[in-house]
Amino acid sequence: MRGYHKILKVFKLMPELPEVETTCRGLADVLVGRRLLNITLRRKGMRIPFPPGLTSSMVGCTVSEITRYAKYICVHLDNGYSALAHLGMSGRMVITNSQVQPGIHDHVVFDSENDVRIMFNDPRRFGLLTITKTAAIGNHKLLSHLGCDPLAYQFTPEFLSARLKNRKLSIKAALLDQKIVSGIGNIYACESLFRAGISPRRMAKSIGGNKVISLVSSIKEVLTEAIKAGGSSLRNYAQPSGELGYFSQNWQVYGREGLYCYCDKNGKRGIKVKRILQSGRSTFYCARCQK
DNA sequence: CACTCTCCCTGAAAGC
DNA sequence: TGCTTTCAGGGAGAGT
Repeated sequence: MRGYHKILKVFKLMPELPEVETTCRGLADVLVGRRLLNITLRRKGMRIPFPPGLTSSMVGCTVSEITRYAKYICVHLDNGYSALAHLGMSGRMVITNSQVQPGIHDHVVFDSENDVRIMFNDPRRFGLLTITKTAAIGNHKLLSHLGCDPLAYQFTPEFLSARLKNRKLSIKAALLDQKIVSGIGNIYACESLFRAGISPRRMAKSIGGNKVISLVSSIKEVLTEAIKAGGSSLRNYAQPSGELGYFSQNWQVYGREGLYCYCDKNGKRGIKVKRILQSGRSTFYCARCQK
């Protein structure tokens, strides 16, 4: 049971790919077509320093589009620049209005037309904000090495199979490797492997044939379902409270260490979810369901 | 090159 | 009760 309650708290904080996608859509709703009137940096930086010219490159510009690149939020402007934001572990984009004053963890405040105020809130400051030329966005240091987005059509069993070939690391570690596939976090790696019935301990190179087909569909399904669940709470975005409305989800294994797996109804067979450490990260799995 | 470990940070919960 | 310690996570970069 140790660690279980802790992790339940982490759920509410941790932005993974679906939360980033949901955040992008929420921001797009209020920012696209709007001019940025003022940006206040309330500290020198977060995980990395804010670059010189960050605010001057954005103020006065109109937001043309907001897209997601793996777990990065890309705010494209009409002057050929794009802001890149990463939410890290505890970041949120709080949508509110100019009546609301920033608090201690609101590191950047963006004010746009129609009295919209976005506050980049991040207690742990693992997030970041920087800016780059839109035309060269894929060449940016932070993005250039990233592998395929798991929701892109290019992410196929053939693609993943090729990337896993000859690799001796665990399949769990492989799913978290940004150079292989970019955007699957710890929760969705665990949940996808559970759904695919694959043990997280298996070597990456041993996942082939039907297993890799099942894994790719499981990843896409789990992420898509989570985005859908998040979409239903989108209307919460613009509420004065600024709450993002992180969706709650019935995780099958993540955070369920020591609890009966759902394959063991009523706990009659005593099959419990296990937690192990892989590359310094918690992995949750069911030894009966996942081979 | 392939892979693992360390570090950054804070707040919640455990430990005393 | 209250102070101190532990620990989680994403991802860059160091270390093996």
